[in-house]
Amino acid sequence: METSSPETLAKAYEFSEVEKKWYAVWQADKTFSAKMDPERDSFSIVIPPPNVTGVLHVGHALNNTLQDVLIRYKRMMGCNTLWVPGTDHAGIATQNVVERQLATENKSRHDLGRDNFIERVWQWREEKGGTIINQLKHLGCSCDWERERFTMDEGLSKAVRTVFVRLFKEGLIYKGDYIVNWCPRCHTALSDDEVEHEDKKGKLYHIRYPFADGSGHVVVATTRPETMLGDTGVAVHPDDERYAHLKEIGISLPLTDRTIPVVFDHHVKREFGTGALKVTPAHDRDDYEIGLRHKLEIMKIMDNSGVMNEAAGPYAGLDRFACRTKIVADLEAQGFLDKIEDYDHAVGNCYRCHTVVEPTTSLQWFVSVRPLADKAVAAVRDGRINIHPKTWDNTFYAWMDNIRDWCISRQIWWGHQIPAWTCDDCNHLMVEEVAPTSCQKCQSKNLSQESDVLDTWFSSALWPFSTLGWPEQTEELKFFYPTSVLITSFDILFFWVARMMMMGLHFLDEVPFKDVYLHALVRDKDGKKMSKSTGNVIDPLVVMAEYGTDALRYTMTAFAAQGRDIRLSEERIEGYRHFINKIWNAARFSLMHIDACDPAVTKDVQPATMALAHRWILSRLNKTITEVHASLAGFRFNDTASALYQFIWHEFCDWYLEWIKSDLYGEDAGKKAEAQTVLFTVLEAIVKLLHPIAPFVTEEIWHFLPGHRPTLMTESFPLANPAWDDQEAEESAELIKGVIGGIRNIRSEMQIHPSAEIEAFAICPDPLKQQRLQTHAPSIMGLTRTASLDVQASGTVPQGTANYIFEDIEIFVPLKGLIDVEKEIAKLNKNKEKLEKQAAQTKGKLSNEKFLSNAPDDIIAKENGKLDEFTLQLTKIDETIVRLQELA
RNA sequence: GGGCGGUUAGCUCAGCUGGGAGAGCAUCGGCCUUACAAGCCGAGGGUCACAGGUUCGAUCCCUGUACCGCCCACCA
Repeated sequence: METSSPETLAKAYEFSEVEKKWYAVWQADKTFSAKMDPERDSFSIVIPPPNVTGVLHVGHALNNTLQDVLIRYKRMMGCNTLWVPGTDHAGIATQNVVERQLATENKSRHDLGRDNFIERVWQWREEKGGTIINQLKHLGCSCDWERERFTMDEGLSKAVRTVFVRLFKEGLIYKGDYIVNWCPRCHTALSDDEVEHEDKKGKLYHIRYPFADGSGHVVVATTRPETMLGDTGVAVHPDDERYAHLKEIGISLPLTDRTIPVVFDHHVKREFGTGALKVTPAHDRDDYEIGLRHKLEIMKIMDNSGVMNEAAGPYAGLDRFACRTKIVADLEAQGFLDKIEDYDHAVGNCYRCHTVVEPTTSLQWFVSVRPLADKAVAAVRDGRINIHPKTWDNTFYAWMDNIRDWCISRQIWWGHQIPAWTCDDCNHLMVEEVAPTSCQKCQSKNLSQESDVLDTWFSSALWPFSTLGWPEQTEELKFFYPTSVLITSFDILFFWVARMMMMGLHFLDEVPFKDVYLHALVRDKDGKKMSKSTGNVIDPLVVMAEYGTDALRYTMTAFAAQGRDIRLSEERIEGYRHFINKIWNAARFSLMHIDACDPAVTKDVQPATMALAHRWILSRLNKTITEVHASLAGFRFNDTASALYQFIWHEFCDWYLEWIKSDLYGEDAGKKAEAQTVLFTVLEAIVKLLHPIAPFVTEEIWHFLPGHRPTLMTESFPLANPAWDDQEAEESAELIKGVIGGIRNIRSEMQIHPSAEIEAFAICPDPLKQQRLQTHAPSIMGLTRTASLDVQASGTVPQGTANYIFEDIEIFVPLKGLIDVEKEIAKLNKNKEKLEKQAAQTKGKLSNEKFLSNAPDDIIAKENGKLDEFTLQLTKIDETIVRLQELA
């Protein structure tokens, strides 16, 4: 198919068509499909399933790029790789979307009824649920799409039921009337971590509660005065002498005809306010617990929508906030209001709709998490699971220590309906995987299933094994579980990651993943969270369209430094687009010269006999390969990206390609063949090394390489070859690059036109260096447009030259015209100042006895070398200054 | 109230286990040198937040301070 000749490489990389073309080919050829070859290692990742309602945002882009980098790398390393894709049914979010859709038709879900509504959600999912999956494909993700799962699909639902029933029978799931976080808008309970606390400016109301015998009053403070209607007690500290006498008297609750008791509880802080606390067990978590301890009545005063109920007496029917206003007015009017203060405090909001959450008692299902959490903690402690970066360990432990039972029931329709049935006749509760047909106790056929559904996180907690077929003992499960690594954002460490650990350890007796890599949150360039309302969102889809997918992926990888938020800026993305284009052009140039190159020959590169440029680039390539492996193993993605960037642009392009041009364009067939061979070898290695980060441009280039096979995706990833390490070549190359830098500097400073030919001289006292320079003089001349280069061990500097000092080598270029003596002297003086400073510093160290006796020998030798060099350079500078002054 | 992270060039950030401060962008000067002007060559720019301590030696380790950010928490 690739009959194209190298000449057909366009002048600039056109990503759009290339991306479409190769993704389609990869999919058609099933190169993403997992294979279970027992001879090879497995490497598996389960995707953090995006919400089915989701649209790809920059966080997804980061998360999935990193996963794809690892998957592609491991695939090329010969592993059986599996990346399981899928989406989450996202209970509340999805229900909201469909309800909004219904609202446009002036309908509510109640108009449809439960079954029809759920039908409607599935229909929505059918039509719109594939959006984010297609966007992941656009991003180049090499997921095994044949194994795409959905948390509500049949297999996963079965896993959910199995887990629920087993936990129930083990006594780890229970149903009870407890205080929960209630969203009055979503009409559902929320788990603790679905509540977001936000600091708000509020008021602290101080209310006088009269003693029942009329002998006085106590002042209590509250931020929610309407809850006083549900007060069933006042609590004070047991050791608080101020209130000891109230034990027998009681409190007459304002605006009501009730008398409530005073209880004594250690929870009360004596120093806060007056040391008296109003207790509303039905609408406050602490109060609830105080109430339990003292057997106080639980009096609910609001309904599920946050509207006051009959228990609120005359206030019934008022919204909770309207009621607050009225209560305050009434208290004021009747003289019960002591004072109102401004008060900043945290208010809990529903994480979905941001409605203020109302703590309230309600009949809910809970998981006893303590025994499960202990297993997860143990796995992290003993290293069966490694969290990266490690700094999260402590946060993880702290959270797990304080974990409370997990409220798993939600009063919505979209989700896994709880597999529990109650007998309408005898009230017997049955929890079963398969719906029972009659009551196990009284044989009645009148059974009602629990109407609540499970928290979405309940099903995603099973994701690493439910997607592999559990509870069936599938081949996949045996082969790919535990998965290799989980890559996700730290903000769902507790929502999701911890719960996967608990469930995996409990049900499979094995960790769900060996490594957890937590990446940062992507923020805007000012460090603000991206949000649609502030308009600071960088849309990855727009970025891909404008800069190309590879540029986006490279940016994400380069930014993925551990332990820090990412501030994304468009300028950086643009920079990486330039890099992708640079690669393209380097390949374009290379392919103009290596089309005749026989790949069979190039497999066995023997650098030992080759010219310096080749030995040098191969040695540098080797170091780069080593760093790529090491950094990926340590999840240092940014280091991988920068090592490749540095090598490709600043070593391969800037130096190597320029260096070998003379051979490629020259007459010497031997030299030319050698250059072609190495150029091919390095270019091939580069496209392979880059492929995990930038899959599209590399695949495209690959297909222009001689002898290429069908896809780069399954080529073997480069390994370091110790035979290519060449210290001598690296030293020589550094020397030559330094001298070239010197000559170029003179050219630039003296404003010699780049095309003008010059002559150059060098005085180099070190015999080894001198020999190297003489050997490689042609290279230096070629790269600096110098007609001649004369290297001497010593000698006098002719008049009328500009000079430059590199290490112990003095380089000078005779100038035809006059040089600007003043300018030259100024430049030298500046240089001299710097050197003197450095020399003084080094001298100081070397005259310090303690340094000499304590520092390791190699450091001392290094300092001595430095001092020699500084001294020599200073001498030369002084000589030059004198010479210039004579000239003036 | 606890816990965590940050403070390095004008901007955005690297800097792994302590041994002469780096990148990208931006800036200045010179180049359309037949891979690339999305480029090439050269240059300038930093008391590594502050104060102590450990060490022969600290951007790096320890203590404290100041700002900035995040997370957790039942002071009504």
